[in-house]
Amino acid sequence: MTLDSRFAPGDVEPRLYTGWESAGSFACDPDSNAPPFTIMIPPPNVTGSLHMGHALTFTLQDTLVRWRRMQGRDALWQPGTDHAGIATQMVVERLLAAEGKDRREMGREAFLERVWQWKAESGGTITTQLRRLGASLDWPRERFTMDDGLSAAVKETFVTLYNQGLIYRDRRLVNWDPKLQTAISDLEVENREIKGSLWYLRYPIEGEPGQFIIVATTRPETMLGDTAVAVHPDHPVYGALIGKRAILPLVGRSIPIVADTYADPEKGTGAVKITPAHDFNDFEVGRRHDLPMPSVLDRQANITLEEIEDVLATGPDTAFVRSLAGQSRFAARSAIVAELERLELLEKIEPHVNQVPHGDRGGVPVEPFLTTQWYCNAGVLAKPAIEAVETGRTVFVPKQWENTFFAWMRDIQPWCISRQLWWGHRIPAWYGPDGSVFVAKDAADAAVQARAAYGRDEELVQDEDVLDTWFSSALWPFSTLGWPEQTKEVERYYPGDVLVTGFDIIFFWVARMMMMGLHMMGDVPFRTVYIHGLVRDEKGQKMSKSRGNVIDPLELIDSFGADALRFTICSLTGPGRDVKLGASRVQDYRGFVTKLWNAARFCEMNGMQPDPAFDPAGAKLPLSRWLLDTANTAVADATAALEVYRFDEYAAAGYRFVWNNFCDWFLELAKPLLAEGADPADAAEIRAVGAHVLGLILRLLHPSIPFVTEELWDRFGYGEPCSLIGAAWPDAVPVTDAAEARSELDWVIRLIGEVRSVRAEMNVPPSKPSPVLLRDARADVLGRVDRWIEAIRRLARASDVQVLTGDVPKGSAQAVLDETTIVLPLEGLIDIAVERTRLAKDRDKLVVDAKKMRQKLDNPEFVSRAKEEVVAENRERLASFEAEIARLQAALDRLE
RNA sequence: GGGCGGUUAGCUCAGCGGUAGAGCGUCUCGUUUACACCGAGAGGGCCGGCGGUUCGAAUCCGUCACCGCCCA
Repeated sequence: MTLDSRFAPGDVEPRLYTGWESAGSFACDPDSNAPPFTIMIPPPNVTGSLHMGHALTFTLQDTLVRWRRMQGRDALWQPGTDHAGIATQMVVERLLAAEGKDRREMGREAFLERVWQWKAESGGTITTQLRRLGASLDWPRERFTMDDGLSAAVKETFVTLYNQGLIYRDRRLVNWDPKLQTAISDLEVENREIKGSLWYLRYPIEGEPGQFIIVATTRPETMLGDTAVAVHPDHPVYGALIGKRAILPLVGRSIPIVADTYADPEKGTGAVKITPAHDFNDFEVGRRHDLPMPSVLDRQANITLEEIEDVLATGPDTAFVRSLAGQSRFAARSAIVAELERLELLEKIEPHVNQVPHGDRGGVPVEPFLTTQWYCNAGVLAKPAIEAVETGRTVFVPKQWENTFFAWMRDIQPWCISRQLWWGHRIPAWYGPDGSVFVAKDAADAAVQARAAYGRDEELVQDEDVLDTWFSSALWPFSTLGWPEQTKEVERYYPGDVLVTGFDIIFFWVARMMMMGLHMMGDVPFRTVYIHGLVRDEKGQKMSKSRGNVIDPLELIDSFGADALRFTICSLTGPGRDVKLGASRVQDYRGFVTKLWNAARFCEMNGMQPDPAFDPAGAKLPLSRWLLDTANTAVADATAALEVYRFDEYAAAGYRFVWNNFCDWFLELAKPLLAEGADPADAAEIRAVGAHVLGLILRLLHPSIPFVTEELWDRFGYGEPCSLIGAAWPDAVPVTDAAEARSELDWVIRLIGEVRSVRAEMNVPPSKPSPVLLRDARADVLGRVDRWIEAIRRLARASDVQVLTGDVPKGSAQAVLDETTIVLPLEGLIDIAVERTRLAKDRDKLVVDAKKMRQKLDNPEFVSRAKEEVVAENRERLASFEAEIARLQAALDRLE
């Protein structure tokens, strides 16, 4: 063997990953008797490449999967990608544009062929990158949201929900993205604060020359489509105008002045213009008052006059209005404001900050647009999902996210599921010549339905639109398992155990999977939803291309190794916190990987080799038993942390055990026992225990740092190559007299610590060893001194350790350890004044503590009301403080 | 406007009724059977402000301030 002096992740990672993958180590086994453990990957967009958010979520998932797999669960981590309708279509359209082509010229079929071709060439980027991270996904089961099986699931669901009346067509306002020219759902709209203006417009009162009603608006360009003015019924001034009519400027339409509580008397003038076709609130007002709803913007949000032609035809002077036709909404706004000002119909302009809805993909302001779209009745589907979370059938971790989930679900709006795109699941609906709709899984089914309806064959045309990408994502937890076929996998792996994802897609995805899972499968899709934070840069800023602070996880992997990145992520992932991450943090945690590597090298150099015959329960040496006992604690801590998704505590438990217990003390204290001339039986036991615990460490840490642990496992021969991934998660081992071993090692560690501390404070150079004398030592301490003499010499720079029988030599430094006073005769090396100050400082600190303690115990309220054990504990502590003060004082007195 | 989260050592964060902690950084010292991506030691905190509950509050309650998200 002989390990290299440095761990070389770049060489090791690809080799081990290939080894695992080709051995089928990531595969679940539907025929096994082991209890299943299922995690569904949040399918990344097929257009995606690995970013830090992926690195975070997939590291956590892989850690959980590897851990459960080692615990003997039949783990399924289901991979796949999402067809990402808009994103993918945009990518391919951009490619086409570079070739001077346009999808509309190509036609639907040719375009889709091109997208599939793109997918075949470039769609695998992210899955390749996930391998670099070490993600142990069950690759042969990889799915794509538009593959045949998943498409069948989509059709099945659509048809079922349609037949149940839960999917329907409706003509109402939708959020329209004029750039992408498609409807989008409420969730795809983000409000941005825009500094704009509030324009006050004068609308003349019909039949009362010189009288006006003044309306305030943020969108003057839509006034062409106004069909009323609304005022609050109790409005002090305008209330009197209710029932009268106003003349819409420029257009000349006569519009009613209606009473509606929507008009807020506190806002603007208390009168608002009503444009039912271009504002969600106005649409409702329009419905209440039965107003006409002419659209004056087209699909590209340019002015169109088609629907107000009837009014314009009779109008007096419409040249200006006609000049607006085809202009953009922004140009029209300026023109209309200028014209109104010219006509002295502009009262005033106030600066105004308003929330302008933008499409999250297209990035331009969306327009409310009156069209017919397909909707899903989310209100009905939400109820069982809400109940499932209320009753704990699905639990969110951290729990506070349940509130977010409830808030959205209890006020859920109809979900617009149709999109005017080409790339996606085409809506399985066909129209007859008279517009009748036939919803079916395929054209043949639709034809059968049509024949029954018409009594003859009629030509049917399929709906041009596709479904919202999230519709297929909502089915992911069961569609990937083969549903609607009743497969073994559906039977065995649904519902999943845990969904791991970010809070940003609770509404988009988690809520919808809950709704669809409960409705179509009759059960929740997962028992637990673990919500993690966002990855931010080192300063806590969100990573974005525009800020230029994006960190590429692949570069971090290249520089520091996948293990370092993964361990950093685990360490920084506390509950409900964002993860602030920069290269320097990863570099820091690489130190841990290196430390582990070097500890293993030391083990190797000292002949620690795995021995399957070794039984740790038979270990005799206190050092062995202490290490095994401490390892038990580490395993218990790590396991408990993973059970509750405390990745930070899991990482910390491993870090502490490896660095602070195994390296700092076990290996150091083992050195004398392994040295030449030491007892061969003792040395043999230490080697065996060391090898045993190193193997335990590798198993304990494998879920978060799989590569370095597997490499060491293989090199030491703990098992066959690439077998650590399948090794058993460590259990506690019985340790004889653990408490006694703990007490002894605790004493040795504190003794060495005290001596080191005194020497450092007294500036004694390490090159000058000193005798260590023990005064007032108990009998059992003498045995310890005997057993640990070599270690103390080595680690405390002691020339010798002896019991002090006579007086304390002149010029000694002293320290107190339990009932023992440690004496370091350092005449000439230390300054007595400094030593006096040091001892006095230690004493005074204890005096302050003891005083606080005494005050507490002197308080009758405390003694009578506090828990008995707390009182007892305080009494003991006070006693030990007082004893130590006395010893420090005695030490001080001896200095005189 | 409503809701959620945060405010603890220079930085990043644990702790969430009973002696204020870790990692990193800082300072001092140091190459000794692995590791300078190392070892030893030290310093560093009115636990955001103000009230309250309690024998006891970083921890529970109220309130305010600031920061960050989400929804209107």
